[in-house]
Amino acid sequence: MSSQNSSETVDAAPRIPQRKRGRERVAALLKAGAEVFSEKGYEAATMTEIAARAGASIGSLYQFFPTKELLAKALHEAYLADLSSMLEGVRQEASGQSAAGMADRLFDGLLAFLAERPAFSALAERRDIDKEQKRKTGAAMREQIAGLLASTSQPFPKARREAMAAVVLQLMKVAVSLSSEEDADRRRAVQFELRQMLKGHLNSVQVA
Amino acid sequence: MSSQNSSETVDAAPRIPQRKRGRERVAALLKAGAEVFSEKGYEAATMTEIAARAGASIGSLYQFFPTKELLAKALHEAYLADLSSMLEGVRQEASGQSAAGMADRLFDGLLAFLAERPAFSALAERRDIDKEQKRKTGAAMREQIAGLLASTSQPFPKARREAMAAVVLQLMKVAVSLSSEEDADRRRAVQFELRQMLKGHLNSVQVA
DNA sequence: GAGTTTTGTGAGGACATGCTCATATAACTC
DNA sequence: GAGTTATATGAGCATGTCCTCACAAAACTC
Repeated sequence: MSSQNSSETVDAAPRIPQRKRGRERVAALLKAGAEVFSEKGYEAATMTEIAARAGASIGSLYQFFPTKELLAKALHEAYLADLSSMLEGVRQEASGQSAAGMADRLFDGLLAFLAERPAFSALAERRDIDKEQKRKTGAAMREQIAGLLASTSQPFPKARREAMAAVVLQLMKVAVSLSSEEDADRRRAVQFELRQMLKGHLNSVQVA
Repeated sequence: MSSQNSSETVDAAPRIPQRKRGRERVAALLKAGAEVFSEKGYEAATMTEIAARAGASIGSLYQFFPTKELLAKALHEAYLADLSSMLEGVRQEASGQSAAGMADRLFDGLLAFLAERPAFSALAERRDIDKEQKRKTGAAMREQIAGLLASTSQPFPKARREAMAAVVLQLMKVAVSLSSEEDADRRRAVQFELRQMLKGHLNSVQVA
Protein backbone atom coordinates (compact mmCIF):
# COMPACT_ATOMS: atom_id res chain seq x y z
CA MET A 1 0.00 0.00 0.00
CA SER A 2 0.78 3.68 -0.24
CA SER A 3 4.32 3.23 -1.60
CA GLN A 4 4.79 6.70 -3.06
CA ASN A 5 1.54 8.46 -3.84
CA SER A 6 -1.65 8.88 -1.91
CA SER A 7 -4.31 9.88 -4.43
CA GLU A 8 -5.01 7.84 -7.52
CA THR A 9 -3.43 7.84 -10.96
CA VAL A 10 -0.66 10.31 -10.09
CA ASP A 11 1.88 8.49 -12.18
CA ALA A 12 5.34 9.88 -11.54
CA ALA A 13 5.24 13.52 -10.47
CA PRO A 14 8.32 15.36 -11.66
CA ARG A 15 10.67 16.68 -8.99
CA ILE A 16 11.03 20.43 -9.20
CA PRO A 17 14.61 21.57 -8.59
CA GLN A 18 15.01 23.51 -5.34
CA ARG A 19 18.71 24.11 -5.09
CA LYS A 20 21.25 25.62 -7.42
CA ARG A 21 22.71 22.25 -8.30
CA GLY A 22 19.29 20.97 -9.24
CA ARG A 23 18.60 23.88 -11.52
CA GLU A 24 21.95 23.44 -13.23
CA ARG A 25 21.19 19.78 -13.74
CA VAL A 26 17.87 20.54 -15.30
CA ALA A 27 19.49 23.07 -17.60
CA ALA A 28 22.16 20.56 -18.63
CA LEU A 29 19.52 17.90 -19.21
CA LEU A 30 17.46 20.20 -21.38
CA LYS A 31 20.49 21.18 -23.37
CA ALA A 32 21.53 17.58 -23.90
CA GLY A 33 17.98 16.69 -24.83
CA ALA A 34 17.89 19.40 -27.46
CA GLU A 35 21.15 18.14 -28.92
CA VAL A 36 20.14 14.53 -29.15
CA PHE A 37 16.63 15.26 -30.38
CA SER A 38 18.00 17.42 -33.15
CA GLU A 39 20.61 14.85 -34.17
CA LYS A 40 18.52 11.69 -34.07
CA GLY A 41 14.95 12.87 -34.15
CA TYR A 42 12.46 12.35 -31.36
CA GLU A 43 11.87 8.63 -31.68
CA ALA A 44 15.46 7.55 -32.21
CA ALA A 45 16.74 9.71 -29.38
CA THR A 46 17.36 7.64 -26.26
CA MET A 47 17.07 8.73 -22.67
CA THR A 48 20.32 6.96 -21.89
CA GLU A 49 22.25 9.05 -24.37
CA ILE A 50 20.64 12.25 -23.18
CA ALA A 51 21.59 11.50 -19.59
CA ALA A 52 25.11 10.56 -20.57
CA ARG A 53 25.60 13.69 -22.60
CA ALA A 54 24.41 15.81 -19.69
CA GLY A 55 26.91 14.06 -17.44
CA ALA A 56 24.10 12.62 -15.35
CA SER A 57 22.78 9.18 -14.59
CA ILE A 58 19.49 7.95 -16.00
CA GLY A 59 18.05 8.07 -12.51
CA SER A 60 18.78 11.77 -12.29
CA LEU A 61 17.19 12.41 -15.64
CA TYR A 62 14.05 10.58 -14.64
CA GLN A 63 13.70 12.48 -11.38
CA PHE A 64 13.21 15.75 -13.21
CA PHE A 65 11.60 14.40 -16.37
CA PRO A 66 9.64 11.27 -15.54
CA THR A 67 9.02 10.58 -19.19
CA LYS A 68 10.70 11.05 -22.50
CA GLU A 69 7.59 12.77 -23.70
CA LEU A 70 7.60 15.22 -20.78
CA LEU A 71 11.19 16.16 -21.54
CA ALA A 72 10.27 16.84 -25.15
CA LYS A 73 7.21 18.77 -24.08
CA ALA A 74 9.20 20.99 -21.74
CA LEU A 75 11.64 21.86 -24.50
CA HIS A 76 8.93 22.35 -27.05
CA GLU A 77 6.92 24.68 -24.88
CA ALA A 78 9.94 26.80 -24.08
CA TYR A 79 10.67 27.09 -27.78
CA LEU A 80 7.11 28.06 -28.57
CA ALA A 81 7.31 30.83 -26.01
CA ASP A 82 10.55 32.04 -27.60
CA LEU A 83 8.94 31.95 -30.99
CA SER A 84 6.05 33.98 -29.79
CA SER A 85 8.25 36.69 -28.34
CA MET A 86 10.28 36.79 -31.50
CA LEU A 87 7.10 37.44 -33.45
CA GLU A 88 6.11 40.10 -30.96
CA GLY A 89 9.51 41.70 -31.45
CA VAL A 90 9.03 41.83 -35.20
CA ARG A 91 5.66 43.39 -34.71
CA GLN A 92 6.97 46.18 -32.52
CA GLU A 93 9.87 46.80 -34.79
CA ALA A 94 8.20 46.62 -38.19
CA SER A 95 4.65 47.74 -37.50
CA GLY A 96 3.49 50.17 -40.14
CA GLN A 97 6.06 49.04 -42.66
CA SER A 98 5.24 47.58 -46.04
CA ALA A 99 4.31 43.95 -46.27
CA ALA A 100 7.55 43.27 -48.11
CA GLY A 101 9.57 44.79 -45.30
CA MET A 102 7.60 42.77 -42.79
CA ALA A 103 8.27 39.62 -44.79
CA ASP A 104 11.98 40.35 -44.75
CA ARG A 105 12.02 40.81 -41.00
CA LEU A 106 10.02 37.68 -40.52
CA PHE A 107 12.35 35.67 -42.70
CA ASP A 108 15.39 36.94 -40.85
CA GLY A 109 13.83 36.42 -37.46
CA LEU A 110 12.72 32.91 -38.16
CA LEU A 111 15.98 31.84 -39.68
CA ALA A 112 17.82 33.13 -36.64
CA PHE A 113 15.34 31.46 -34.30
CA LEU A 114 15.77 28.10 -35.95
CA ALA A 115 19.49 28.36 -36.34
CA GLU A 116 19.68 28.58 -32.56
CA ARG A 117 17.16 25.82 -31.96
CA PRO A 118 17.91 22.98 -34.33
CA ALA A 119 15.74 20.61 -32.33
CA PHE A 120 12.62 22.62 -32.96
CA SER A 121 11.35 20.79 -36.00
CA ALA A 122 12.02 17.37 -34.49
CA LEU A 123 9.97 18.37 -31.44
CA ALA A 124 7.22 20.03 -33.41
CA GLU A 125 6.74 17.01 -35.63
CA ARG A 126 6.95 14.21 -33.09
CA ARG A 127 4.08 11.80 -33.35
CA ASP A 128 3.06 11.34 -29.72
CA ILE A 129 2.17 15.00 -29.42
CA ASP A 130 -1.20 15.86 -28.01
CA LYS A 131 -3.46 16.43 -30.95
CA GLU A 132 -5.71 19.07 -29.47
CA GLN A 133 -2.67 20.93 -28.18
CA LYS A 134 -1.15 20.87 -31.63
CA ARG A 135 -4.27 22.36 -33.13
CA LYS A 136 -4.33 25.11 -30.53
CA THR A 137 -0.69 25.95 -31.03
CA GLY A 138 -1.07 26.16 -34.78
CA ALA A 139 -4.09 28.39 -34.41
CA ALA A 140 -2.29 30.71 -32.00
CA MET A 141 0.68 31.05 -34.31
CA ARG A 142 -1.43 31.75 -37.32
CA GLU A 143 -3.33 34.33 -35.35
CA GLN A 144 -0.17 36.06 -34.28
CA ILE A 145 1.16 36.13 -37.83
CA ALA A 146 -2.18 37.39 -39.06
CA GLY A 147 -1.84 40.19 -36.52
CA LEU A 148 1.55 40.97 -37.95
CA LEU A 149 0.19 41.16 -41.45
CA ALA A 150 -2.66 43.33 -40.24
CA SER A 151 -0.26 45.83 -38.70
CA THR A 152 1.23 46.42 -42.11
CA SER A 153 1.00 49.82 -43.79
CA GLN A 154 -1.61 48.50 -46.19
CA PRO A 155 -3.50 45.66 -44.51
CA PHE A 156 -4.81 42.54 -46.22
CA PRO A 157 -8.38 41.67 -47.09
CA LYS A 158 -9.80 39.85 -44.10
CA ALA A 159 -10.94 36.94 -46.22
CA ARG A 160 -7.39 35.97 -47.13
CA ARG A 161 -5.59 36.97 -43.97
CA GLU A 162 -5.74 33.56 -42.34
CA ALA A 163 -4.58 31.79 -45.48
CA MET A 164 -1.75 34.26 -45.94
CA ALA A 165 -0.58 33.60 -42.41
CA ALA A 166 -0.61 29.89 -43.07
CA VAL A 167 1.35 30.37 -46.27
CA VAL A 168 3.94 32.41 -44.45
CA LEU A 169 4.29 29.62 -41.91
CA GLN A 170 4.72 27.01 -44.58
CA LEU A 171 7.30 29.04 -46.44
CA MET A 172 9.28 29.53 -43.28
CA LYS A 173 9.36 25.79 -42.80
CA VAL A 174 10.76 25.41 -46.29
CA ALA A 175 13.42 28.01 -45.65
CA VAL A 176 14.41 26.07 -42.60
CA SER A 177 14.47 22.65 -44.17
CA LEU A 178 16.78 24.21 -46.70
CA SER A 179 19.38 24.71 -44.00
CA SER A 180 20.25 21.05 -44.44
CA GLU A 181 20.93 21.57 -48.14
CA GLU A 182 24.62 20.91 -48.58
CA ASP A 183 25.26 22.97 -51.69
CA ALA A 184 25.58 26.44 -50.16
CA ASP A 185 25.17 28.24 -53.46
CA ARG A 186 21.95 26.49 -54.23
CA ARG A 187 20.71 27.03 -50.70
CA ARG A 188 21.23 30.76 -50.96
CA ALA A 189 19.74 30.93 -54.43
CA VAL A 190 16.61 29.09 -53.36
CA GLN A 191 16.20 31.13 -50.19
CA PHE A 192 16.48 34.24 -52.33
CA GLU A 193 13.78 33.01 -54.69
CA LEU A 194 11.49 32.08 -51.83
CA ARG A 195 11.87 35.50 -50.28
CA GLN A 196 11.15 37.25 -53.57
CA MET A 197 8.22 35.00 -54.25
CA LEU A 198 6.64 35.67 -50.88
CA LYS A 199 7.14 39.40 -51.13
CA GLY A 200 5.69 39.48 -54.61
CA HIS A 201 2.71 37.48 -53.50
CA LEU A 202 2.01 39.62 -50.45
CA ASN A 203 2.21 42.66 -52.69
CA SER A 204 -0.16 41.33 -55.31
CA VAL A 205 -2.73 40.37 -52.71
CA GLN A 206 -2.57 43.78 -51.09
CA VAL A 207 -3.02 45.53 -54.42
CA ALA A 208 -5.93 43.36 -55.44
CA MET B 1 24.23 -28.39 -48.90
CA SER B 2 23.81 -25.27 -50.92
CA SER B 3 20.47 -24.45 -49.28
CA GLN B 4 19.96 -21.07 -50.98
CA ASN B 5 23.10 -19.02 -51.39
CA SER B 6 26.69 -19.91 -52.18
CA SER B 7 28.91 -16.83 -51.73
CA GLU B 8 29.69 -15.16 -48.40
CA THR B 9 28.15 -12.27 -46.48
CA VAL B 10 24.94 -12.39 -48.45
CA ASP B 11 22.89 -11.45 -45.44
CA ALA B 12 19.34 -12.37 -46.20
CA ALA B 13 18.74 -12.20 -49.94
CA PRO B 14 15.10 -11.45 -50.64
CA ARG B 15 13.14 -14.23 -52.25
CA ILE B 16 11.71 -13.17 -55.58
CA PRO B 17 8.19 -14.47 -56.12
CA GLN B 18 7.98 -17.04 -58.91
CA ARG B 19 4.43 -18.21 -58.79
CA LYS B 20 1.13 -16.43 -58.89
CA ARG B 21 0.52 -16.96 -55.21
CA GLY B 22 3.86 -15.40 -54.38
CA ARG B 23 3.20 -12.33 -56.47
CA GLU B 24 -0.17 -11.87 -54.82
CA ARG B 25 1.44 -12.15 -51.43
CA VAL B 26 3.99 -9.52 -52.29
CA ALA B 27 1.27 -7.22 -53.55
CA ALA B 28 -0.73 -7.70 -50.36
CA LEU B 29 2.35 -7.11 -48.23
CA LEU B 30 3.18 -3.90 -50.06
CA LYS B 31 -0.36 -2.68 -49.72
CA ALA B 32 -0.44 -3.46 -46.01
CA GLY B 33 2.93 -1.79 -45.59
CA ALA B 34 1.72 1.36 -47.27
CA GLU B 35 -1.31 1.44 -44.99
CA VAL B 36 0.59 0.98 -41.77
CA PHE B 37 3.42 3.33 -42.73
CA SER B 38 0.95 6.07 -43.55
CA GLU B 39 -1.02 5.57 -40.35
CA LYS B 40 1.82 5.23 -37.86
CA GLY B 41 4.85 6.66 -39.61
CA TYR B 42 7.91 4.65 -40.55
CA GLU B 43 9.42 4.12 -37.12
CA ALA B 44 6.25 3.30 -35.24
CA ALA B 45 5.06 0.91 -37.90
CA THR B 46 5.71 -2.70 -36.89
CA MET B 47 6.45 -5.64 -39.11
CA THR B 48 4.07 -7.76 -37.07
CA GLU B 49 1.17 -5.48 -37.81
CA ILE B 50 2.03 -5.28 -41.49
CA ALA B 51 2.13 -9.05 -41.78
CA ALA B 52 -1.13 -9.41 -39.88
CA ARG B 53 -2.88 -6.86 -42.02
CA ALA B 54 -1.73 -8.64 -45.16
CA GLY B 55 -3.11 -11.90 -43.81
CA ALA B 56 0.37 -13.38 -43.72
CA SER B 57 2.73 -14.65 -41.07
CA ILE B 58 5.85 -12.72 -40.11
CA GLY B 59 7.91 -15.44 -41.66
CA SER B 60 6.25 -14.88 -45.01
CA LEU B 61 6.82 -11.17 -44.81
CA TYR B 62 10.51 -11.66 -44.07
CA GLN B 63 10.99 -14.04 -46.98
CA PHE B 64 10.14 -11.35 -49.49
CA PHE B 65 11.33 -8.34 -47.52
CA PRO B 66 14.25 -9.37 -45.31
CA THR B 67 14.24 -6.01 -43.57
CA LYS B 68 11.80 -3.34 -42.59
CA GLU B 69 13.99 -0.87 -44.41
CA LEU B 70 13.92 -2.90 -47.61
CA LEU B 71 10.15 -2.99 -47.52
CA ALA B 72 10.07 0.78 -47.16
CA LYS B 73 12.63 1.17 -49.89
CA ALA B 74 10.66 -0.97 -52.31
CA LEU B 75 7.56 1.11 -51.73
CA HIS B 76 9.45 4.37 -51.90
CA GLU B 77 11.18 3.52 -55.17
CA ALA B 78 7.94 2.48 -56.79
CA TYR B 79 6.43 5.79 -55.72
CA LEU B 80 9.37 7.75 -57.09
CA ALA B 81 8.97 6.00 -60.43
CA ASP B 82 5.29 6.92 -60.42
CA LEU B 83 6.19 10.49 -59.62
CA SER B 84 8.62 10.61 -62.49
CA SER B 85 6.10 9.33 -64.99
CA MET B 86 3.57 11.81 -63.67
CA LEU B 87 6.05 14.58 -64.43
CA GLU B 88 6.68 13.13 -67.86
CA GLY B 89 2.93 13.09 -68.45
CA VAL B 90 2.68 16.76 -67.55
CA ARG B 91 5.48 17.52 -69.94
CA GLN B 92 3.84 15.79 -72.86
CA GLU B 93 0.50 17.33 -72.10
CA ALA B 94 1.51 20.88 -71.29
CA SER B 95 4.60 21.41 -73.39
CA GLY B 96 4.44 24.77 -75.14
CA GLN B 97 1.91 26.17 -72.69
CA SER B 98 2.51 29.16 -70.48
CA ALA B 99 4.44 28.71 -67.25
CA ALA B 100 1.27 29.38 -65.29
CA GLY B 101 -0.54 26.63 -67.12
CA MET B 102 2.36 24.32 -66.49
CA ALA B 103 2.26 25.20 -62.80
CA ASP B 104 -1.43 24.39 -62.65
CA ARG B 105 -0.92 20.98 -64.24
CA LEU B 106 1.95 20.30 -61.89
CA PHE B 107 -0.11 21.13 -58.86
CA ASP B 108 -3.02 19.01 -60.01
CA GLY B 109 -0.79 16.11 -60.83
CA LEU B 110 0.97 16.25 -57.52
CA LEU B 111 -2.19 16.50 -55.47
CA ALA B 112 -3.65 13.50 -57.26
CA PHE B 113 -0.42 11.60 -56.79
CA LEU B 114 -0.42 12.24 -53.06
CA ALA B 115 -4.07 11.49 -52.59
CA GLU B 116 -3.46 8.01 -53.94
CA ARG B 117 -0.24 7.46 -51.98
CA PRO B 118 -0.74 8.66 -48.41
CA ALA B 119 2.37 6.83 -47.27
CA PHE B 120 4.64 8.83 -49.53
CA SER B 121 5.66 11.51 -47.07
CA ALA B 122 6.30 9.02 -44.29
CA LEU B 123 8.59 7.08 -46.60
CA ALA B 124 10.30 10.13 -48.05
CA GLU B 125 11.13 11.51 -44.63
CA ARG B 126 12.25 8.35 -42.85
CA ARG B 127 15.59 8.76 -41.16
CA ASP B 128 17.45 5.63 -42.16
CA ILE B 129 17.39 6.60 -45.81
CA ASP B 130 20.63 6.40 -47.77
CA LYS B 131 22.16 9.85 -47.98
CA GLU B 132 23.86 9.58 -51.33
CA GLN B 133 20.73 8.09 -52.80
CA LYS B 134 18.73 10.99 -51.45
CA ARG B 135 21.06 13.47 -53.11
CA LYS B 136 20.83 11.69 -56.43
CA THR B 137 17.06 11.54 -56.27
CA GLY B 138 16.85 15.24 -55.57
CA ALA B 139 19.18 16.05 -58.45
CA ALA B 140 17.22 13.89 -60.87
CA MET B 141 13.95 15.51 -59.84
CA ARG B 142 15.34 19.01 -60.22
CA GLU B 143 16.61 18.14 -63.66
CA GLN B 144 13.26 16.80 -64.73
CA ILE B 145 11.48 19.88 -63.44
CA ALA B 146 14.00 22.13 -65.17
CA GLY B 147 13.18 20.29 -68.37
CA LEU B 148 9.51 21.00 -67.79
CA LEU B 149 10.15 24.69 -67.30
CA ALA B 150 12.33 24.79 -70.39
CA SER B 151 9.53 23.34 -72.50
CA THR B 152 7.34 26.30 -71.64
CA SER B 153 6.13 28.74 -74.29
CA GLN B 154 8.47 31.42 -73.02
CA PRO B 155 11.49 29.75 -71.44
CA PHE B 156 13.37 31.00 -68.42
CA PRO B 157 16.74 32.71 -68.38
CA LYS B 158 19.30 29.95 -68.07
CA ALA B 159 20.88 31.59 -65.04
CA ARG B 160 17.77 31.12 -62.91
CA ARG B 161 16.44 27.90 -64.36
CA GLU B 162 18.12 25.69 -61.78
CA ALA B 163 16.97 27.84 -58.90
CA MET B 164 13.43 27.95 -60.24
CA ALA B 165 13.36 24.18 -60.51
CA ALA B 166 14.57 23.94 -56.92
CA VAL B 167 11.86 26.34 -55.81
CA VAL B 168 9.21 24.30 -57.55
CA LEU B 169 10.56 21.19 -55.88
CA GLN B 170 10.42 22.87 -52.48
CA LEU B 171 6.89 24.02 -53.04
CA MET B 172 5.97 20.50 -53.96
CA LYS B 173 7.37 19.39 -50.64
CA VAL B 174 5.17 21.93 -48.92
CA ALA B 175 2.19 20.50 -50.72
CA VAL B 176 3.30 17.11 -49.43
CA SER B 177 3.48 18.26 -45.84
CA LEU B 178 0.14 19.97 -46.25
CA SER B 179 -1.54 16.72 -47.13
CA SER B 180 -1.58 15.99 -43.39
CA GLU B 181 -3.44 19.20 -42.55
CA GLU B 182 -6.75 18.13 -41.10
CA ASP B 183 -8.83 21.24 -41.67
CA ALA B 184 -9.88 20.68 -45.27
CA ASP B 185 -10.94 24.27 -45.79
CA ARG B 186 -7.64 25.64 -44.68
CA ARG B 187 -5.74 23.04 -46.64
CA ARG B 188 -7.51 24.09 -49.80
CA ALA B 189 -7.04 27.78 -49.04
CA VAL B 190 -3.32 27.37 -48.49
CA GLN B 191 -2.96 25.25 -51.58
CA PHE B 192 -4.73 27.95 -53.53
CA GLU B 193 -2.36 30.61 -52.24
CA LEU B 194 0.67 28.48 -53.00
CA ARG B 195 -0.57 27.97 -56.53
CA GLN B 196 -1.14 31.66 -57.10
CA MET B 197 2.16 32.54 -55.56
CA LEU B 198 4.09 30.14 -57.73
CA LYS B 199 2.34 31.25 -60.90
CA GLY B 200 2.97 34.88 -60.11
CA HIS B 201 6.60 34.25 -59.43
CA LEU B 202 7.17 32.23 -62.57
CA ASN B 203 5.53 34.99 -64.53
CA SER B 204 7.62 37.75 -63.03
CA VAL B 205 10.84 35.89 -63.69
CA GLN B 206 9.90 35.21 -67.30
CA VAL B 207 9.03 38.83 -67.91
CA ALA B 208 12.20 40.14 -66.33
C1' DG C 1 26.86 16.33 14.75
C1' DA C 2 21.92 14.80 14.25
C1' DG C 3 18.13 15.12 11.36
C1' DT C 4 15.88 16.31 7.15
C1' DT C 5 15.53 17.29 2.44
C1' DT C 6 17.28 17.34 -2.01
C1' DT C 7 19.93 15.25 -5.38
C1' DG C 8 22.42 11.26 -7.36
C1' DT C 9 23.22 6.42 -8.90
C1' DG C 10 23.01 2.37 -11.96
C1' DA C 11 21.60 -2.42 -11.98
C1' DG C 12 17.83 -4.60 -13.61
C1' DG C 13 12.60 -5.36 -14.59
C1' DA C 14 9.21 -5.21 -18.06
C1' DC C 15 8.26 -4.97 -22.46
C1' DA C 16 8.34 -4.31 -27.41
C1' DT C 17 10.18 -5.25 -31.84
C1' DG C 18 13.21 -6.75 -35.62
C1' DC C 19 14.43 -10.90 -37.29
C1' DT C 20 15.83 -16.30 -37.53
C1' DC C 21 15.06 -21.00 -38.18
C1' DA C 22 13.43 -25.59 -38.17
C1' DT C 23 9.85 -27.48 -40.14
C1' DA C 24 5.52 -28.07 -42.67
C1' DT C 25 2.57 -27.60 -46.72
C1' DA C 26 1.41 -26.50 -51.36
C1' DA C 27 2.49 -26.47 -56.24
C1' DC C 28 4.87 -27.88 -60.10
C1' DT C 29 7.72 -31.41 -63.08
C1' DC C 30 8.68 -35.96 -64.66
C1' DG D 1 3.84 -41.15 -56.99
C1' DA D 2 8.60 -39.41 -56.36
C1' DG D 3 11.34 -35.52 -56.32
C1' DT D 4 12.08 -30.70 -56.29
C1' DT D 5 11.20 -26.09 -55.64
C1' DA D 6 8.44 -22.32 -53.85
C1' DT D 7 5.76 -20.70 -50.19
C1' DA D 8 4.05 -20.61 -45.25
C1' DT D 9 4.31 -20.73 -40.31
C1' DG D 10 5.06 -18.95 -35.62
C1' DA D 11 7.68 -19.90 -31.44
C1' DG D 12 11.45 -17.79 -29.72
C1' DC D 13 16.05 -15.37 -29.80
C1' DA D 14 18.61 -11.14 -29.49
C1' DT D 15 18.47 -6.73 -28.63
C1' DG D 16 17.31 -2.30 -27.38
C1' DT D 17 14.81 1.04 -24.64
C1' DC D 18 11.76 3.09 -21.22
C1' DC D 19 11.49 3.37 -16.71
C1' DT D 20 11.66 1.72 -11.43
C1' DC D 21 13.67 1.20 -7.15
C1' DA D 22 16.45 0.63 -3.20
C1' DC D 23 19.84 2.91 -1.55
C1' DA D 24 23.88 6.43 -1.26
C1' DA D 25 25.73 10.95 -0.98
C1' DA D 26 25.47 15.71 -0.73
C1' DA D 27 23.56 20.04 1.10
C1' DC D 28 20.99 22.48 4.16
C1' DT D 29 18.84 23.37 9.07
C1' DC D 30 19.13 23.34 13.96
